[in-house]
Amino acid sequence: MIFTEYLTARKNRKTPERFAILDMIYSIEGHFDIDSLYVLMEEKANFRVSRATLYNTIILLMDAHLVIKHQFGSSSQYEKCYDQVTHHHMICTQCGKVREFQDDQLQADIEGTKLTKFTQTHYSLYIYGLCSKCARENKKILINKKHKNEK
Amino acid sequence: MIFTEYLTARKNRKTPERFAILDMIYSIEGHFDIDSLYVLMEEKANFRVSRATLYNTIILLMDAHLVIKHQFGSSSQYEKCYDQVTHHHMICTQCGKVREFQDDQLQADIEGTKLTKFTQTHYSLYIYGLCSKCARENKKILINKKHKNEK
DNA sequence: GTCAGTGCAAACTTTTTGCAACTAC
DNA sequence: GTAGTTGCAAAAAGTTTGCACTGAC
Repeated sequence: MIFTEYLTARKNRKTPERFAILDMIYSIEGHFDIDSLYVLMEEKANFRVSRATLYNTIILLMDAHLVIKHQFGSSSQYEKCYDQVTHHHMICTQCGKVREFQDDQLQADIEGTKLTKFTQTHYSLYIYGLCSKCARENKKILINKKHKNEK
Repeated sequence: MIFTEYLTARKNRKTPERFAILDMIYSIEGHFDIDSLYVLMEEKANFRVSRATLYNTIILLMDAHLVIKHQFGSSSQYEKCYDQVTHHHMICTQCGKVREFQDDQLQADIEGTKLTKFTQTHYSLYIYGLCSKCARENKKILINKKHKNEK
């Protein structure tokens, strides 16, 4: 297992906490933040760890390329990334909802970009805009305003 | 001026603070965070504003598409974006340094992506990896370790 | 047995909020 | 005059840190 090898190589200890956290993370689909991971660990895995340990472990997992970090919204969001299909993110600037999508061509374009003096390991693409729901609501508000002004 | 029109359209007030902040931001090349903006406002523009006002105004400016927000590192980074050339970001995962680059083809590829139920307004591309300096240092450390082990 | 790793609480940083005072309209 | 804005200070939210204790090796 990659994490075991990683810990051995770095002469880090293989604590039960670390493996329990890794297991929990890999059972989660999609994004999560430290707080929801903390709650999940306790409720689903029945394993109490401190938040400090979660932060520590997450850093190791990012280093081992097993987890990636996103920073939309106020708190950092994390996501498993080993053996996952690369995806891109659409973020609604109004309601904050994040949707993922795949696009092999786009992925190839980005990964194929030649960079000087830089070795690419991974990337994040965030596309901002309005989801259909918010776009619809904006239109409604606009119409209401117009009516008001016309009175 | 766009900001004036924007404020008028939203029936917001045209306060001196707002214009002083906008001017300051447009005199800054590259990224800045709220704290350095706060210091700059006082030192360069000789204009005291509270942090709360900076946060409030930045939100307006983002809404007006005059400023965009990035979230690498611990504090949010902002950047003017009107009439600017779109660029992408290379972020070194070791030293945290951010470098910008341009790539018209890549930009066209991303902006041309067809999205369902989503209206794209702008995007951010962050490419993570190692800058040449950190890559060189890593190699050195590796060689040193090898020497030690061979002793 | 040793020292990396953990839990806890306190500290710290960044951002948000409530409220009184101010001012653009 | 009256809301929308501002400044201030307090609070909230997220993350880091110091220290004593624990347990992997």
